[in-house]
Amino acid sequence: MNSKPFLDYINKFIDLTSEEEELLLSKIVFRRYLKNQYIIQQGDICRSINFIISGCTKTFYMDLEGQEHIVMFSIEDWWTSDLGSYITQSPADFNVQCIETSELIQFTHENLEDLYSKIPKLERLFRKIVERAYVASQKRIIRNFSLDAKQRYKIFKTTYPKIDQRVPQYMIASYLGITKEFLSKIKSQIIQEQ
Amino acid sequence: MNSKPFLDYINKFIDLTSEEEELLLSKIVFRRYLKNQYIIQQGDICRSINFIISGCTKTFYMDLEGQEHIVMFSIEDWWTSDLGSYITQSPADFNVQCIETSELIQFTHENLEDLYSKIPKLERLFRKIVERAYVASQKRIIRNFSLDAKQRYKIFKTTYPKIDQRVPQYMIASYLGITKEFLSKIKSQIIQEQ
DNA sequence: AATAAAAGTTAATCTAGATTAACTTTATTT
DNA sequence: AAATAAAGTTAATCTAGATTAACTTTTATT
Repeated sequence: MNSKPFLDYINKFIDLTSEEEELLLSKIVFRRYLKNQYIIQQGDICRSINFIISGCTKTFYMDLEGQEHIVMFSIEDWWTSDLGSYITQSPADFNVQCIETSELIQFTHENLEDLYSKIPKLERLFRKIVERAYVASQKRIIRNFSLDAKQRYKIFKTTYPKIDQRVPQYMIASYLGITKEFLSKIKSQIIQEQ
Repeated sequence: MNSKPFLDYINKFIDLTSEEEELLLSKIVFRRYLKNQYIIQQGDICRSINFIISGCTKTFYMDLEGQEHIVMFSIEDWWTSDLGSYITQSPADFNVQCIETSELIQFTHENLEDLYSKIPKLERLFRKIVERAYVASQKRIIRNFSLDAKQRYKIFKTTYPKIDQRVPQYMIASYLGITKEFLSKIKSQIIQEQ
């Protein structure tokens, strides 16, 4: 598998020497998951964080009534994991499942801790990545409270046009916190508005 | 003002030499804000991240109808800022206002960038802090979708008993994404359940 | 190509929580 | 201590979005 997309991504945040790049690549594992396969299951301990080379995943919580609540979608050049489980090595709250067959780069907890000590710049990399993810998460909370479902869907479509096209509608409804029936209604309203 | 609570907090994450501690303290500013005073205003560029020595703040978004949506409360031993504005030095989406008179330690963007280069361990500190905040934020999104308002309030009360006691009820309603009238109803239902 | 399963649509009915409004209690200010 | 403002309560009515159910379209399987 090809590590170029990953190195290109890293280079947007930090500069690595070629020795550092080599060390980094020696500590990762490439792995391919098939469509519908689980990368992480609720209750298991999340052993790795995963950078997506190709494919698409959903991270979701299955509630006591068996309902799926999608926290995020991840595609090329983004990460997927249950970060809470990963950092504390405790049981995962979330499932991560492939929506498409996906190629990943995996960092085990041990390997990443080791890398942090050998390449302190990686602390900076992950600090910056998580900062951005946190900011996006806070903004999403506010949007969920201050906007109605139609406005949220419109923002979703313009912010993540690729995901909107690749992912089944009932999953987008789950991500937006509404039912598939209501999203269907919203979509027909939006069409009539034009 | 007393820097001990701050150093104690830092030491939970990383070990600093006494020279590093000294350098760190040389780059911070102590500041006192009165009750109701704004630390950050929506639209301004957020110049500092703030560690709370004493007091309580709310971070909120004011929507187009003039409604306040509270993203978070912060008390002693926690941080407050508009992180999105801070990291990109672009206009803030949120306001941060004191609910009580508050004593803060402030890191300006310049000073913190300087500290990161001189004490790389601080990258680790802030990576870990933001990781935790991000995990909590993701879990909150899921709770907002999978639980009703009464369950959310019960979790809030047990997770943040100190905040529940210190903060006016209408602000807690805003944090939970419901009206003050509905929170009032929930509270009387909870009393009758016992 | 036929069949079954998965995904999406439409419409009727229902409900958690919003809105409005009148009221009571608690803090502040003078 | 009185006056005023801020915070909290209660109840009636309303609405965004849920639920249920029957249906259509698309995709996968034999």
